[in-house]
Amino acid sequence: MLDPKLLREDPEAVRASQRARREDPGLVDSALAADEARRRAIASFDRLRAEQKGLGREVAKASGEEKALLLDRTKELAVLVKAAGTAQDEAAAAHDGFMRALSNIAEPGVPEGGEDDYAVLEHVGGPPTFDFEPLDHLEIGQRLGAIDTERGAKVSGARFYYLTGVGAQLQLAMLNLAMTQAAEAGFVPVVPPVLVRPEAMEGTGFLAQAAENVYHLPEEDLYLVGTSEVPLAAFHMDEVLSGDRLPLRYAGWSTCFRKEAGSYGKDTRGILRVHQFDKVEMFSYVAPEDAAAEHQRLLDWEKEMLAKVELPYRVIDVAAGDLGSSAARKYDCEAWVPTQGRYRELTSTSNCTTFQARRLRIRVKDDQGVRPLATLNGTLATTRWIVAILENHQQADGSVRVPVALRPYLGGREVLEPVAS
RNA sequence: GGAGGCGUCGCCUAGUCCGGUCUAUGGCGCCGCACUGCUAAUGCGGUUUGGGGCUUCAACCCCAUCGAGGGUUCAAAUCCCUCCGCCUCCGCCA
Repeated sequence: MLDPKLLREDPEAVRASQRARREDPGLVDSALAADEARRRAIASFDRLRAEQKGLGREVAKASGEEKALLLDRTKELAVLVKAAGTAQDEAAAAHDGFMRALSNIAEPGVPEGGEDDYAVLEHVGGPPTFDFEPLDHLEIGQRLGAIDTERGAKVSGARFYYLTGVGAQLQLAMLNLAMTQAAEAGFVPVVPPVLVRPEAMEGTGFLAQAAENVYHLPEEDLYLVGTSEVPLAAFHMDEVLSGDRLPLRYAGWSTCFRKEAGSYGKDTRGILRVHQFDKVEMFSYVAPEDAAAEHQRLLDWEKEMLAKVELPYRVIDVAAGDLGSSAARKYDCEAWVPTQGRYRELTSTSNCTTFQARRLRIRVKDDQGVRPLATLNGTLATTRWIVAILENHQQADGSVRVPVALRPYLGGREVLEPVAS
């Protein structure tokens, strides 16, 4: 949620951001009007309530005829107070509705426009050249005995899979490498719950824009998280953190669940787009003024991890219209996928500034008082990385070279060899 | 799943049975000031969070906040209902 004060003081900045995001700038005026109405309702309620309290004290002290008289007056007043209270609640709810509909302000410099309007910031490494016809990740995975999508479909349906043998080991190795890197960088390792309450889902903003991608258990009213960002952000929900604890950094390892609604027919082959995958996610709580710098650090940690698995990739600055409602800026690292001849997202890091913290009521207490802090998140490794690793490191004989940094996590293995089927 | 107990402004705690000077008690911790050669001790003051008013800022004033939300009442920490959480016992079971 945006800061109502900021909206009041600089509505033009919010309008400009709404336009850059291709969202309705008219919301700004509705929100401002609702804010004004809310404040009027509050003032009116407070005045009546003060009067009622004053009378109440007199009633307590009085007795007999005097008391009866006072009671008559206070009964009338009670009706007015009740009405004013209702008016206040309604005005606040209306205001809240508009405030929640407003997206975060895009950081200056974010490219305007939609999905295809990203800016490429840099390329790291070049696409590999093969003196043979490269296979796609599923083909390789099947030869290695690493990926089984047929049985995944048999048991659970489309977009489910089994990782078997070296596939399972490769995933564990990669996620372990990520957790180790994060822990060395000072992140607190976390294995969070993957079923969360509506509050947590709602507070992180996933019930608004991404609702159709979220699994829900109606009987318990619990949601399966699509990323550990949700439980990591909600970890400090309703807390006031002491300033000297910041920055607070957590690295969450969790399974993630996504319905992938609206992606029918897209990326149906292999494990590029699946309903369930594992991920190591970085999450930072920092002072608002440190958010942009932390965002760069998260990006650097992602690049460090990509370098360890020796993948060619590019970094893009995601356009305003593709940010999602809580991010002020988002950088994606996209790895080269040889058989697709294009770059695919492997990591995504978002600076949510104080937007998410305001919804979750997470604040910092320091010499500047009590105020919402900034939250940021970034991917460190996911199941999808296996796609890029298998394809980029494949060799003519169908084997796959193991990146040096991963070898200690795979028992020193340098090559993954095909198995007899 | 069944039965019972509990939840108070950082921590502990009084208050809840029997609604009204509760405008929430006391202690600890913390902050400020005083005293002191320094430390300790002592004394005085302050110390939830959110919102509104006023305002250059600060100070100040007002409203809400006793796990959350509803209800009863002129009036709710206190009575009633629902929910959440914690604890104890019983049952069942990976």
